[in-house]
Amino acid sequence: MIDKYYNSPSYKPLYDQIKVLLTQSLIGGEWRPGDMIPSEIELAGRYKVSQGTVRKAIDALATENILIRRQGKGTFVATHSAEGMKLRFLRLTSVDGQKELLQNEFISCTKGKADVHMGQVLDLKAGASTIEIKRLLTFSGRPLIFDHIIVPAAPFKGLNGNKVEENNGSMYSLYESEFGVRMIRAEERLKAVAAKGEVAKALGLKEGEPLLSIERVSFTYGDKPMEWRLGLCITDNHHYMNELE
Amino acid sequence: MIDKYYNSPSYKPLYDQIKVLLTQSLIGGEWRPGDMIPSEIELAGRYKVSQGTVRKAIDALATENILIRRQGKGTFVATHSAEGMKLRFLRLTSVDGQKELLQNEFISCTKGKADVHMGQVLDLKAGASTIEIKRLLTFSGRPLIFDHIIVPAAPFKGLNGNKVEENNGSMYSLYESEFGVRMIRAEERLKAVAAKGEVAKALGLKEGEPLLSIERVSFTYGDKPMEWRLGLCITDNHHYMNELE
DNA sequence: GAGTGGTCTAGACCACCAA
DNA sequence: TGGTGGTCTAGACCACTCA
Repeated sequence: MIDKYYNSPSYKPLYDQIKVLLTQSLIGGEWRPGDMIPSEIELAGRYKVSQGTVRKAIDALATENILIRRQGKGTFVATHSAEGMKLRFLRLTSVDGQKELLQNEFISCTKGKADVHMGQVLDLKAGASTIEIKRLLTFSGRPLIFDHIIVPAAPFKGLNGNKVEENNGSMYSLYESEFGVRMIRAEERLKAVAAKGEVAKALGLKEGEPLLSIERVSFTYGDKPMEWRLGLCITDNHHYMNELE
Repeated sequence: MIDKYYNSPSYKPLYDQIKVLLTQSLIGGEWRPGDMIPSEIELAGRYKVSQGTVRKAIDALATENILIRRQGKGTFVATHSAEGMKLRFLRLTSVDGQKELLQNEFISCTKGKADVHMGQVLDLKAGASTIEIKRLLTFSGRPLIFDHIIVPAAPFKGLNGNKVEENNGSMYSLYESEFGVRMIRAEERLKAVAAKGEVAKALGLKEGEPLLSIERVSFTYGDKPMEWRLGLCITDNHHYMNELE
C-alpha cells in the first residue's frame, strides 16, 4: 500500500501517497463535510509513517481549502454551509467596498439534454439528461446578475425549483447538504458582452448595454466537473476582484 | 536578532523571522533578480537555526513566486526577464486556446501629476510627478488591448517612450532591468464598459460596444504599489481566465 | 564526486482549546 | 489536565546537476 522505496519504478513521495489516501476517504464518505478527521498521530499510526509526513499531506489539502486546521481542536473537512463560505466563489464586490448579501429571485428550473459542447464541458455523453436553472440575483432591490446554471441530472436526482428557493439560492450548500456533492475548485472565463433578449429584459437594460459575462465550471473531488454556470453581471457599481501572485 | 522564545511579547515563528530577513536582503539588493541565493545549509549557519527552519521560510517565498527552487542547482531570485515570465500577469487567452505573442504599438509617454485618487492608489502625495504611457496591443494585426499606464516618476527617472519601444512593451522586465523594481503581486478589478472616444477610435470600434476593463495595481517588495494600469480589451475572440480554489 | 534541494524520521516542547 | 495542531531540531538518506 505504502511505498517509500525510491528506486521503485513509480516513485512518488510518501506524503503524496498519503494525500491520495486521504482524498479517497473523502470521496468514499468516511469523513463528511464538517466532520473532524482523525488526529495526525492517529493517521500516522494508520498509515505507518511519521507525524511529519501526515502533516505535509494535510498541509497540501488545507491550502487547497479541502481541509481546515484548527489549532487545539483538530482538522476538519471543509464545508460550504459554514458562514462565510456560502459565497466562496463569488468575486463580485460593490465599488464602495461592502460585501453585501444578495437576494435570490428564482426564474425557472427545467429538464434538458446535454448538447455536444455541454457534454464535453461536464464530461457527459451528448444527450445525457441535465437540469437547467435560471435566476436573478438582486442587490438592494436592483437586478445585478442573471444566472444560467446547468448540472447533470444523475447526481442531482430530485433537484427542483422548490429546493432552490428554500435554500435562498445558495447552490453550493444545497449541492452539499442534499446530494453530498462538494465543489472544491472552479475555472472562470470572463468576457464583456452586449445585453440582449431575455437577459436584457430581466436585468432592466437596453439592448447593447455592456455586461460582464462570467462562465464558470465547478469541480468536485477528483477534478470531476459538476456544474456549468453563466453569470451576466451589471458592473456599474460592482467589480470583479482578483489577486495575481 | 533571532528570537525563538515563545513567551516573548512579540512572538513570531522563527521561520517568519527568517522570511523577513530574506526579504530584507532582497529589498537591499544583496541578491538581485536571477541570482542564486546561498544554500539552505549556509543560511541556516548564518541565522543560527536549523536547515528545516530556513527551508520553511524559503518554501513560503517560493509559493509567492519570489524565489524559485531548482533541485540540484540552488535557489534563485525570480525574474521577469526569464522566458515565460514576461506576461506573468496577463490572463487573456484566445478562445481557441493558443497563448500567442502580442505586438506592441506605442502611442505616447507623457509627464503628469497625481490627483488625489491616484495619490492614494500609488501611495504618493497629491501633485507628485508621474509618468503616463499609452499603447495599443495587437494580436495578429488586429487591435486587442488599449493600455493606459501610470507610474510614479521618482523611482523610474529616465523612463521614456524610446525605452518602452526598445523593450517591445514588456514593461515588467523593463522596470526590473533598468530600474531594479520587481513586481511581486497585483490586484485587478474587472468591469464591462462601453467603448468611447479615443479608446474606441484606437481599437476600431463603434461607440458603445462592450469592452472588458481591467484595472490593475502592481506591488513590489513590501507591498508597495508601483504601477497603476487600465487595460481595455476586446473580448470577441479572447477571454480572461481565472482559477478559483 | 561534490554540492544542491527533496524526503522522511523521531522526538522535544509550545500554544490553543475543551472538559 | 489531556488532546490537538504548530514549531523547531538533528540527522539520515535520496534525487538532480554539473564539472
